[in-house]
Amino acid sequence: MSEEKSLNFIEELIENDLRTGKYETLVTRFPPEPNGYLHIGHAKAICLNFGLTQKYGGYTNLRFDDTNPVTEKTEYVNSQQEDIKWLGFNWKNELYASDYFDQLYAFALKLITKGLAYVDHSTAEEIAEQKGTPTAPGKPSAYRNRSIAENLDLFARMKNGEFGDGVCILRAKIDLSSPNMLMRDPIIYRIKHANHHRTGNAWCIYPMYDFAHGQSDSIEQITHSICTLEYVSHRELYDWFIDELEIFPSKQYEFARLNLTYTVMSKRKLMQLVNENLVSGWDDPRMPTISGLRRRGYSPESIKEFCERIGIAKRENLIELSLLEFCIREDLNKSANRVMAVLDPIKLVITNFQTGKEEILIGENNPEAEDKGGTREIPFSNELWIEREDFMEEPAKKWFRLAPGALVRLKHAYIVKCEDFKKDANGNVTEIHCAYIPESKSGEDTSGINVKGTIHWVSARHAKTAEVRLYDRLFTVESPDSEDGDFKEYLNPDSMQVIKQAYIEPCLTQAKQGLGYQFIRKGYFCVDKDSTPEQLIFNRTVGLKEAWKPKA
RNA sequence: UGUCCGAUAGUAUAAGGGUAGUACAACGGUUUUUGGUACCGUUUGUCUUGGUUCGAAUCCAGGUCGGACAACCA
Repeated sequence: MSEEKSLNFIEELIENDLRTGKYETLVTRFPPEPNGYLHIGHAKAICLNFGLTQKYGGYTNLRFDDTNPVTEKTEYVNSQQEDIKWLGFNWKNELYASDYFDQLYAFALKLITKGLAYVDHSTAEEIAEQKGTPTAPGKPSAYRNRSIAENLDLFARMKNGEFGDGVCILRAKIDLSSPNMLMRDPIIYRIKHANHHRTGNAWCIYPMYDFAHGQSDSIEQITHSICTLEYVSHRELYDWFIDELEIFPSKQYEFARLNLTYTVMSKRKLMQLVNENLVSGWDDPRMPTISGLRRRGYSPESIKEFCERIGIAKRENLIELSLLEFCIREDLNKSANRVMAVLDPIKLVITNFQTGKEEILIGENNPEAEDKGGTREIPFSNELWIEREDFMEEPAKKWFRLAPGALVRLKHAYIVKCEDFKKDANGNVTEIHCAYIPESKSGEDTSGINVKGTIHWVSARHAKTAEVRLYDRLFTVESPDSEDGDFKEYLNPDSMQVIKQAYIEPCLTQAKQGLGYQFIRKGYFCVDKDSTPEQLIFNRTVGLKEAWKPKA
């Protein structure tokens, strides 16, 4: 009996193609347009394309689909490469659609020569008008029957810069009554006198997506060109160009793009958040970008695991954020060292522990690790910071923490009993007084006392401080895309909470960027990229799963 | 109201004519020096109507619902 994981529909296709000998080597590609930062949806496509060739052999190219000079920048090329590498994938060839501009131009000439393309001087409005509607056929342009010679001449003059932007375009001559609007003489070249991030001013005509993508696939002998569902209707055109150009028959397959709850995924919307300063940048830890997730503390493994778990299918989907959070918790639970930090401090005084005395306690770093992650020294004294929420003057039902007369264990230290507390004029608790039980020392407890609750703490005298940033979902609704009105109306005003001065264990001043830490009982945190030794900054990656909530 | 794609628990994803399974979520329990982790358990599902068949989530037909497509964007 086989325990093999079942195949998704693309894997089935590929296994079949390989088995029947249709292809000997699998070749895929990841083809981003360098006009923004990559997000978790791209990660799904990256994992798919690279994962397939890792599994079945062959290779994957990275190809930048840079056919629109006005939106593309080298900054984006660089960030996209960095993100793919960070995820742990290596491309075989680094390619650019702009590498093929000469070849693509020759393809266009071939089409013209076959009488299958013409230069159209209609305006954009006229072309839209003539296009018809899904239920009514289109009408031919006045320029549709220009001679091959005239088209050749005009197209050469387009290339030579004799016309301004928008004066004319090159269209494929296909079928004006096709039920597929894309087949109604699609535009394949337009004039743009603009500087291209790689070809500079060498060209003033640029191919449209449909006249670049399939041909680029074909040039690279991509066997399986995998894209998202919105390109389904492009497939007919994709195949038409390959047929007419008589070039390598790459095949296009489509899968459903990723949607995640409580965020947006389109580059256009993410760019809006950046441009309108609603987030701090593409790598804001609240963004669903790969760089944002990285800064938030997500590991490449957790993202790949997530992509593995969501699967590949053709049905529209909206994945719950909780699955992504599960993936990073699962990873960090095994790898993150445990430390103590107090985010909302209140003073706890141990009345029977000598003032000025210091005791060094030993704590294991990670109970989940094979070797327990080693140990560290934790200073203890008579004045500690503990979490304000760990004390209740009038304890709720099933309250395991501190309350007048209650006993609780201080993690890695002693059991204490609350004997008294002080309040200010406003009735806020300002100080808690406890007695500690010397025989209850962690690891050598002979007190015989059992307590339900264990709380974290930091010695006030030894504590260091840090800024801590707590993040929550970026939007208040599951699917901002499908709500009425502007998606920005649904931004969560409390998506970031900054704690200017939290108290942390001394060892945390040595915290390394790129490593995850668990602040015991508070969640997983990482060092922010803006952190300095003078001003430490931690980001909360994700909270711990919370199983208990006090009942009102 | 055209063409195409899709529809299985709350969310995803399997079952390829023969026991509807898995994960996350939710809920309950055991363990625990993190109300974490681990472990155990529970709840919840084949869009609809017909047909073919001994037998249908699966094949066929009609319907319903959702999505994509009419940029000189990709």
